[in-house]
This record gives sequence, structure tokens and C-alpha cells, in this order.
Amino acid sequence: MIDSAGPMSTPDFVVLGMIWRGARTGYEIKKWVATSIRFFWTISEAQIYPSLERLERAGLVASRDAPNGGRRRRVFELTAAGRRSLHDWLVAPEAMPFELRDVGLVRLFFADSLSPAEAHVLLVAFRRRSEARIADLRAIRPAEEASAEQGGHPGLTLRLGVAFHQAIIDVCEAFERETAAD
Amino acid sequence: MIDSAGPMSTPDFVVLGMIWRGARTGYEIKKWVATSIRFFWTISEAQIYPSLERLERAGLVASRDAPNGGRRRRVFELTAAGRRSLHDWLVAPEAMPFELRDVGLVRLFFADSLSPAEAHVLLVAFRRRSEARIADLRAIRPAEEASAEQGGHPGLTLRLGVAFHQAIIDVCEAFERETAAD
DNA sequence: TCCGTCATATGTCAGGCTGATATATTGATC
DNA sequence: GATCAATATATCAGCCTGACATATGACGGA
Repeated sequence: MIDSAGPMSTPDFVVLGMIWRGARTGYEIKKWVATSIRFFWTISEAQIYPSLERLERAGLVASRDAPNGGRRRRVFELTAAGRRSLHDWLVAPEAMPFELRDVGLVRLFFADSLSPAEAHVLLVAFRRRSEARIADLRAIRPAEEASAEQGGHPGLTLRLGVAFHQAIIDVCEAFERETAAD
Repeated sequence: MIDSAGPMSTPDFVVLGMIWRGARTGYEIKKWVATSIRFFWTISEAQIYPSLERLERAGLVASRDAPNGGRRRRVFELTAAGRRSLHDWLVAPEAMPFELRDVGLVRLFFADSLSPAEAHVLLVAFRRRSEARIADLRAIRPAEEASAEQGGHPGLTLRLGVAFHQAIIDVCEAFERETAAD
């Protein structure tokens, strides 16, 4: 299917997926990523525009010029091959690497070098970060978070984000109680 | 404190912290990272050795040559300034960015484009990944996971890892039940 | 009506990091 | 005595991020 443009990488499929969701221009892809999957995937313009070129060369998207007055603008849509490619990627039994890079956990890891009082301050800051993140997540789309089904799979990823930070908060509070008991 | 070598970055503090934990050579730092904080921080040799140079120039670590037979070897230890610098970093009220990059969540996000059966297969694969990760975490240091206090803060980070993957599993199972009910 | 500011829209580029590879010695296993 | 794994340090191509560059349209205030 893709022969002239090398292997597809995850950012390419993210671009493809966002066009499937209805994003029409590179700019919209960037905006949509920033308001939906930004907590578990980011993408920069320097990736989006070359990616759109590759996808078009591979026949997965089609574009046409649609300037808005004197402002240039290129709108994209999926081809049948593009829909098939997205589908194949989603059902492929590939590994799904979970990459976390967390300065907070690193600092906690070294907290044995602090006094109990200092370590406690750090732990509270760490817990508050997750509390703030849950507030951010709820602000994105409160409707979807309230009811299970309505959000579909985007709603599921939102619930996962909330649950995951709630678990961190619970463990922090348990640890705070345990160390306070000393 | 650090004047001749530009600002310190997180990887530098990770190296400093690992030396505080007792790592003696660049090689040991790499090995220790791979068996402790690897689930939330990684570091490559291409970072470690230049970082050790910077830390020594800044007076935060001291090194001496300690060849093992004909094999060159440089052992490092913290200076007083190094201990202070690590302490200051840990207590600084800085933001702790939480960076996640998860292909699994991205694929789930687009799963509305699949049939219910296909989406279910993807969800099960996603859940199993967290089950496998919990097994990995428990394998690292089973003793610390059993009891709260014994692990200190490394034990806490281990508990946090287990808890948040357990939260993912719980949400997945709930969603599986909800969608199966249709 | 002019001006500033924000949103739309597409791109470029330096610098940093990852993953792969290179090199050399020691110790273990067969 | 040969092969493989572990110890130990280092380099490098290639990719990505974050910052910057460029240009137009829309809108409100002075």
C-alpha cells in the first residue's frame, strides 16, 4: 500500500486519524491534538506538514487548495486507502509502548535523601499536581466524563486519565498517613 | 554554585542522584537506571558521560581513575557541593511536568472507527499491557512492594506504578462490561 | 479609518536526544 | 582455547522539539 514513501510511523497515523475525525487543514490537526490527545501525545508543525506530504504521496489522503481570500489554505480528506490503512493500524497486534517521562517521580525516588518534613512537602506537591491534572481533564469535556457511553472511545481515554491520576492521589494519601504515624 | 557549565538539566540531576544512591561508574549509572527508574525515566550513555564531565567541572562530583587490570575505569563520588545541589533541586518548588507518550491510548482514541468486536479486541490488548507491566514491576523488588515502609521512597514510586496500571485495568474492565451490555 | 491584537495558516532551523554502533578488556562456560 | 556475556567508555547519523518566521483575515477600540 505504501511503497514510495518508506514505512509509516505513529505520528503519520495520528495525522491520518485526526483527518478521519474531521480535521481539514494542518492547522486544524494541530489545534485538535492540543484539545484532545495532548495528555498522551503531542505533535509539532514540523512533523504535521511533512507528514501530510508523505500521506498524500502514499495515496492515503487527497488535498486541494482552498484559499480563504488571499490566505493560502490546503484542505485534506481521507481516501479509501487511507481509511483502510488507519483500520489496519488499529487492529494490528503490535506492541503499544507506554513511555512515561516524569520529573516528579524521579524527585520522589531520591526523596530518601531529604528530612521527613522536606520529603512530605515534596509528596504533597506531587499529589497536588495530579489533583490539578484531574481538574484540567474535567474541564476539557465535562459532558463526556459524566456519562460512560456518550463519550465513546475519546470519553474512555478521558476516564482513563482521570482514574490514573486518582490512583496516584490515593497512594500518596495512604503514604502520607503511614509516614505521619511515625 | 554552577557557574562555568551552564544551567543543570534533569538528566544531570538524575546522574547526581544515582551517584548519591551509590553508583560509582558511568556504566553502573546506566545499569541502575535500567533496574530502578526506567519506567519513568531513561538515559543513554551519550548523555551520561558528558553529564559526568559537566558535573565534575561544576565541582559537584569528584572522580579518580581506578582501572580494573588493563580495563580503564573512572569512579565518581559526590562532593559536599554535589549533595547540596541535589538537595536544593529536590526541595525547589518547581513545576514537575508529567509527560506521557502512549501509542495504546492514541489507538484507543481512534477506536470509534472500528466495529464493536474489533474495538473490544484492542481494549483487551490495552488492558493486558497494563497487567504485564504490573507483573514486571512486582518482579523488580517484590519485598518492597509487600510492605509500605521498607521500600522508602523507591518503594513508593513502585507502589505508584502498580496503582496506576491497576486503575487502567479497572476502567477497562468497567468499560468492557458496559459495552458488552449493548 | 487606522491601529493593534488575535486567530488562521504554513513553514524553517538550531540544538538536543535516542538508538545503533564501535572498541577493548575480563571472566565464565564448554 | 574458543566463544559468549559482562564491564567500561565513547561516537554519530538521524529524528524531534521548541522557537522563530511569514503572511493574511477579523475584530474592537480610539
